[in-house]
Amino acid sequence: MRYKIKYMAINKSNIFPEEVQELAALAKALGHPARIAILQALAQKQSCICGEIVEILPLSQATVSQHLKALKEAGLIKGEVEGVKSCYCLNLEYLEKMSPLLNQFFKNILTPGCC
Amino acid sequence: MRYKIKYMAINKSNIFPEEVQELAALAKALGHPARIAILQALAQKQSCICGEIVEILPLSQATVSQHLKALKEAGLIKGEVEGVKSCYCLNLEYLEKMSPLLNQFFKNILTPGCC
DNA sequence: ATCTTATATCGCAAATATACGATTAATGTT
DNA sequence: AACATTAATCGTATATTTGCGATATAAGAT
Repeated sequence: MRYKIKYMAINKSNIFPEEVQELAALAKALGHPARIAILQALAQKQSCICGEIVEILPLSQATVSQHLKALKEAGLIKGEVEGVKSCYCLNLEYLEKMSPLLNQFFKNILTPGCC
Repeated sequence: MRYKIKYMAINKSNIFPEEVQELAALAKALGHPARIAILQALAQKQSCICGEIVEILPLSQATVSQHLKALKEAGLIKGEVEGVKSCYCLNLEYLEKMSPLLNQFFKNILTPGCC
């Protein structure tokens, strides 16, 4: 009978370069159809809609709320309470900062030379 | 004593529009620093490197292999065996197709009008 | 004050992702 | 044939994500 030393599933994300982490975090937030759809919905409506999103998406209120939270925590959207309702809108500052960075990432990657 | 009917965590991703799913799938693949770093490494080296990636990344061989598999299955990279070694490179077709789509997504979202 | 409405959060189940050691498979080398 | 090297895969532990019902909270309406 012998012991097995057990490794643990430590999160190693934070040992990558800051800029790499930033891109990955953005991508992660975009990495679910519901969240893409939420961003599109927020952009389409002129005003910042709230629970209307729940009606648009084929998901429960609880689940939509969760996705909104994820988007908010990642910085893609902002949210504020307006009476009973809760009003979300795109975080333009963040998105306008990150969009070119992501684009630059692809540009850098797609320079001829590879393969 | 009464039963609780238990809902199951069905994956609802596939009921979103095709184009939304496509973007989300791309983003999901990019949603980890290791995978961003792998793509950058593949782009930097002229030739398609293989196990060199393992040396660059602060992760075990098994883990890197797993990330490579994820990138391959998502279509971002291609891989082929070359003797003992295994050689990966960017899937330029896919990336050159998706980069503008992602860019367009941001453009659509960032049209003035919201909030 | 009670009732309704809107949304966040809790608690749970299930699925997926992350990480690695150990092993396997397949090729190259001696 | 035996050994070394490379990389995929298996098995496992743990963490995170996805999803929803139920509940809590807080504001508005009656």
